[in-house]
Amino acid sequence: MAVPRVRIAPSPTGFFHVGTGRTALYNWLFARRYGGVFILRIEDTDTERNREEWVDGIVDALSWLGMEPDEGPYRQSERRERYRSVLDTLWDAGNLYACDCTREEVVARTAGHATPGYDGYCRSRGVSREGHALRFRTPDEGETHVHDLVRGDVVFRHETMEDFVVARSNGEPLFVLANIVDDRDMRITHVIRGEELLPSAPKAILIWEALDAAESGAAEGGAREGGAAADGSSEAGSSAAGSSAGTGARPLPAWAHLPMLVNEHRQKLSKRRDAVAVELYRDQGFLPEALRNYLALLGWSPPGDDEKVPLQVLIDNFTLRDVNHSPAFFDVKKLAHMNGEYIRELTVEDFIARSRPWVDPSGERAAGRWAPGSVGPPPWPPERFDEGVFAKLARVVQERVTTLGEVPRLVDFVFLEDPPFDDASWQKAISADPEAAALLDAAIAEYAQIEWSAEALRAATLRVAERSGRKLAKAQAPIRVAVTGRTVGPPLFESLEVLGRDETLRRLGAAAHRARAT
RNA sequence: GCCCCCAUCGUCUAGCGGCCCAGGACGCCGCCCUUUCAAGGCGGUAGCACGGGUUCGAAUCCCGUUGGGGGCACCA
Repeated sequence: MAVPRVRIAPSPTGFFHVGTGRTALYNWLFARRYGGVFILRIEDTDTERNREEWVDGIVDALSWLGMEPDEGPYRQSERRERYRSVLDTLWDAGNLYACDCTREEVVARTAGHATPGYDGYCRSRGVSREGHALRFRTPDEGETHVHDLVRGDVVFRHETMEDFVVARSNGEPLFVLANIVDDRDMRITHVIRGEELLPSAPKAILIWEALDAAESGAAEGGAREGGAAADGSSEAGSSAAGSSAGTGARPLPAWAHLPMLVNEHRQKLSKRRDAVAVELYRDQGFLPEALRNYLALLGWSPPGDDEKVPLQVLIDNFTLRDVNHSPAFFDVKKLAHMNGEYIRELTVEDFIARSRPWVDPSGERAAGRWAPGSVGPPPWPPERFDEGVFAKLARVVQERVTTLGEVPRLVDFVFLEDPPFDDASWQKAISADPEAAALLDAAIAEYAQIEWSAEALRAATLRVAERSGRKLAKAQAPIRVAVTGRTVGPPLFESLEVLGRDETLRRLGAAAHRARAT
């Protein structure tokens, strides 16, 4: 059996889209499952929209998600000669013709037509090739079958297919052409991509077959249904015997069009209105293993009821035939829940290490670039951060966060000079409580003479509570706000222990003073 | 408008003719635990779009309807 070769072919026009991440993951899982090769190809033929920094972004995002390419990145921009020569071949074989129609002209001419698209006006006008767009002459009748591993056979009638453009007037190849030429040259066996590309598959097949005919010199009239690989019981089996080296007919790749990822309105995820950047999730503190796990389950599921699935289990069970057909909503809430599970599963040491970008302002990452919309670096000055102090709080913080980006807010009170007072909290626990100041005084008196430990603090606070006729929970509220600024946060006594007696007393005193003053 | 895809709880899904008066997970609600908040435990809420067939039997197969979505660029 030939080695499966799959590829992910993003174009560097922005942040790394979670949909691309899911597509990459399925390609990668497929490659790992069947001992195949995972290739990264940068589709940068559109020089106007492509930027080099986005190429780095693609490589980084893939690496962050744990999917290093086995080959690549290859770049289409480096293969211009090749596309030129393929265009020559197709032109010489009569598959192409030049067209000088403007968009307006075509629209005006086809106004009342039943079938839209280009009307073939230039087919026999003999327009010269130089300086003009090149169209592929599609057959007038018959049909092209796309054998799809996830959807089965999809049939396109040739009469509904227009003569599509394969090269711009400046000679640059267009997506359909460059994409399929690369798949052919790189011996791609399985094209696994988004469903939105399904309509372009028959065009790709037509070009592929034209190339088969042109390069072998004689067009055999054999079976012309694409994707023989699709009919075997083994989805990773190679289609033809595999020994079609050199030029001439080559086995078509098998196709697999994945369901799209949609937003809450069931529309394709859009870069403009939806949070789709993998970089954003990374910067908000989602763990790559959690995002990967979540993405894997969006459109496919392994046997059993477990949803938190080890990578190896994902690999061992992945099959394209089990991929769903319908679009999936990218649900951040569910992702967050899963991320929380992954965070809690970390050892404290790992949790501390991985929280570093969000808590250490002197760290490389914290000082660097963050994706727009992400939480960014911590709010305290570098000199006030102390990893030893953070480590003491790590255990209780770890089980309270769903993303690493939430960590700073739980520990900021220790690293900030004064508590980050929250108006609503102050109002609720202190302003609205007439006994708050007295209770804070009582706490100061008790705390001043005990041994400084969470256990002793708890006992002391219990004494304060009993004397004021309150339950512990009710008594700790003013203290918590006075010291941490908020009504919610990590367990109080552990927090106070870490803060230290002097600072705790100082904050308690300041709050009591302020409570009486207002 | 034309072409194509899709259709199980609000969401992600299991189900590939009888094991299903439909299972799991997220969310939501309640209870327990509890120094706040979480986490954890227990319980609950909610679904096979509709109509025809096929079959002894349909969530599962076929047709249609309706409803969603995608594609129709000298973007990818």
